Amino acid sequence: MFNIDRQSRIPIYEQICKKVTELIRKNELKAGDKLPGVRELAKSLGVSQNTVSKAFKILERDKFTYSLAGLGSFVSDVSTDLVRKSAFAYFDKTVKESFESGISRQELIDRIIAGKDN
Amino acid sequence: MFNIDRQSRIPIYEQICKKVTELIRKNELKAGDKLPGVRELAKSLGVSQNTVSKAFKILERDKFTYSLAGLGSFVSDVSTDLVRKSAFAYFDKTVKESFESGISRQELIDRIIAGKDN
Amino acid sequence: MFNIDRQSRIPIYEQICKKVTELIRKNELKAGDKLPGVRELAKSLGVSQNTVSKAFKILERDKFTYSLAGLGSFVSDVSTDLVRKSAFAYFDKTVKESFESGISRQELIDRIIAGKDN
Amino acid sequence: MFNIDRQSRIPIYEQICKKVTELIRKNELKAGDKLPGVRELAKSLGVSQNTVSKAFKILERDKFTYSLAGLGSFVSDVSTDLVRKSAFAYFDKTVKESFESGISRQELIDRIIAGKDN
DNA sequence: GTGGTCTAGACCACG
DNA sequence: GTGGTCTAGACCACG
Repeated sequence: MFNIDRQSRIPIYEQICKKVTELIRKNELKAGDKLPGVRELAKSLGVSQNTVSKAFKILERDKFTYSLAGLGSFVSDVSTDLVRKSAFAYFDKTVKESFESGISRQELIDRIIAGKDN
Repeated sequence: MFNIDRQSRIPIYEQICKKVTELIRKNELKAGDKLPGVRELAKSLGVSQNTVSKAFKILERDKFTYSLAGLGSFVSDVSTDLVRKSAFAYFDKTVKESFESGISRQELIDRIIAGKDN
Repeated sequence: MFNIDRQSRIPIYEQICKKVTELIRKNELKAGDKLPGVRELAKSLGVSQNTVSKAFKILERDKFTYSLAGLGSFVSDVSTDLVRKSAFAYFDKTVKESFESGISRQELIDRIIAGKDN
Repeated sequence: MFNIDRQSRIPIYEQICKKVTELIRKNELKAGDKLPGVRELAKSLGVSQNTVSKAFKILERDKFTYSLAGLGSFVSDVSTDLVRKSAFAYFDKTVKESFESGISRQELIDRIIAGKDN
């Protein structure tokens, strides 16, 4: 499904959360889709079930997924919306911090437009 | 000089780094200005000298400051530049992630302009 | 695993770094080998955990080792190479300083050959 | 006479010692030559007299200089010899460490010869 | 089990 | 005065 970086300073459970929301962003996981089982994913990633379980609980807590007893975790209807919302929130925060660094509104806009070439 | 949040999950030494770069951003600390001594700042923040010392070493390693033996730490000439550069790099990264979340260039620009009212 | 000299003016954490790279040089530690845990080594050397921790962070920063969350520090694949490279760099620097002291190329070569008997 | 690097982690007094022996190596200071006075050098370097004084005491202790009461410090007759001897000792030590890093005698010799082009 | 952070104190070298 | 090193303990997150 995806890989994790064991040498990273970012906790594995956090990497798993990020990867799942990334798949939702990229529409590779859609509302109603079933996530792999905890055992299965743990095995394929080579990590402990506890670690995957922790990631899944966070995803559920944050409403990206919901779980059905005995059936597993599923992508929620609001997940795509949540991804957009949190992306916007994160963007707003970064913009605000850029202002604090003395960067102007216009410079940021120029930066976005200039980025077209990348 | 500033406060730290003892409840935060962000390490104290990191908060100190952030606060110092913030003061540089806000031009409250200028190139050549002397930072408070390790002991002095530790006392005023109510933290251990080691913690302040760790923060100061990081600031020096990252070229925001330089130290003169027996005299203390001083804000470097390139500090303001560094602050801008790292802010731009951070902004670019956020923009890229926004694209990955399916947000368009135009939406981001609108967001920046809309933010005028904040 | 090894000993440290408490009388030395060389900081303990630096002695630990040196000893580890020495073991890598002597092939007693090979790529992929696990270093002892921080607590374990600290205990066996009779020093604080912090001191060992500091040494391990430097070794990791300098790419001699890498760490896996929850598992410990391991000798990196490039470690042997790094040891050689830094040894060569150090040698070159010494040669250059010898020239500055008015010693000739030939004298240095003679010195190396003469050293055979040591 | 020379400069010191205040931002260096090497103590100022040590830098002064090194600079003086460097001048002896380069024959810019010869046996019998008078070193500048402590006050004078301290002023020209912008450091404390104590610091210069400490350096001069070490140079005298190590026989690079001798002092005449009321007249100042002078380069000793054996200074050039000492410089050579300590350079050789330092070189031998580096060679030995290179061997410990698994570098062969021939590689070192090749290195010296190759260095001709630098 | 692993390492990361932190404290409160100490001692030291440098200037 | 300055920072650098170190201890002996603690608590925490991660796995």
